[in-house]
Amino acid sequence: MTDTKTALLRSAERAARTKGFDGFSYADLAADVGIRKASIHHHFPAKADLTLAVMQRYHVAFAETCDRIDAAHTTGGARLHALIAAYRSALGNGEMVCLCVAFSISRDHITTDVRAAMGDFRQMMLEWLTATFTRGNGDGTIAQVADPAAEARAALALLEGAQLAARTQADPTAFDAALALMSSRLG
Amino acid sequence: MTDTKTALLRSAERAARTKGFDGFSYADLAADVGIRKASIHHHFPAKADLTLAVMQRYHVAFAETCDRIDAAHTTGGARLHALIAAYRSALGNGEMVCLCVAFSISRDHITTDVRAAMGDFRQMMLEWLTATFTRGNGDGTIAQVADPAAEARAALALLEGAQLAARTQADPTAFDAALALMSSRLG
DNA sequence: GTCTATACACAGATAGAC
DNA sequence: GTCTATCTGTGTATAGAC
Repeated sequence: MTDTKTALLRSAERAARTKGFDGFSYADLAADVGIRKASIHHHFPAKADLTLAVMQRYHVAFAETCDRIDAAHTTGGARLHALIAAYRSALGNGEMVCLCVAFSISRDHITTDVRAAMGDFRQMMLEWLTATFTRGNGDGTIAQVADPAAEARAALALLEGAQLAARTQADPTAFDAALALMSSRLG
Repeated sequence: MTDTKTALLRSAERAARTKGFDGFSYADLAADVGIRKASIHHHFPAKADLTLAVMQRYHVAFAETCDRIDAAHTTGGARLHALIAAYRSALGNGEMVCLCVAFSISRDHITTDVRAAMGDFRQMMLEWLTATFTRGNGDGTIAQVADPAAEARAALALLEGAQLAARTQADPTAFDAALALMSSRLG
């Protein structure tokens, strides 16, 4: 993979998370990366190819983030706290959201491949969250866990909704405000 | 307001909530309503005018929904349950989201007026939710309420995030799954 | 109030030179 | 691998007839 290809993926991810799938063009990427837009087609023949590659790269990167969290923290509470921090830092200054959130709005304009990749990503997150709530319930570091799978579904919706709130208000502290109750349950 | 204008507003709202602000065009509306796209400019000179009108109409309609809920239910728990049902039914078959959610992704492409209207809408919802959690805490119909304002912020994020989940999976029951924990707190 | 016709910008994409 | 040049479709918006 050449530097140009990586630069394109990075630029496309940022653009998608800032402006949505429909909100960025090859012209934007070309200006950002410093090549002509025709050259992008050499690396990604169609925008659908680029979009799928961005999603896959994002999935791998986030899986690594989860692995790093698991390696760095042992209790469920500490792991969940670290995940919340990861979503928080992904906000930037309140202008970005998770790739899944950005794509779900443009759902009808993206290909089946990308939709499937979005489903895979969410499934991975739900499984990680379920395991983390189960662990936090066992070690007593997450309060009031009755149903870990239900907690996981609610937590993912809360994390994504909090990102939306921060973006809508262009204020990352709106994320913190939405997560305050959840955070207060972590020991 | 003529029938055509109302039809345009209705069509535009549905399109925005289904495909996002960047995802529908005057051509789409024209085909849906049954006039030519040039005729739309007679009612809404620019797309920004149409978008603002859709947002304002939505705000008024949702405020009326909240009023109807307050008139029909006395306890905090029953009112919150009714609001959850309202968000649930707004999903359609999993293809639509709340207008705020749909617009927040396209935030950089919409005008200042519309952004301000989005902020007004969210503020109204937060105030209604805070009052409802306060009431539910007082009458004992919502369990474990420590901070009504914090509950309101978390609940709004959860509702919006649950809509995203349902849309991503094209399955309205994903909304129910994300709200299950919250619903179990209502007496 | 709606139409046809059109202007203008920009989208994604391709051909072919270098 | 990148470029210039170009194609085709579509977007918003306008002019002027009916």
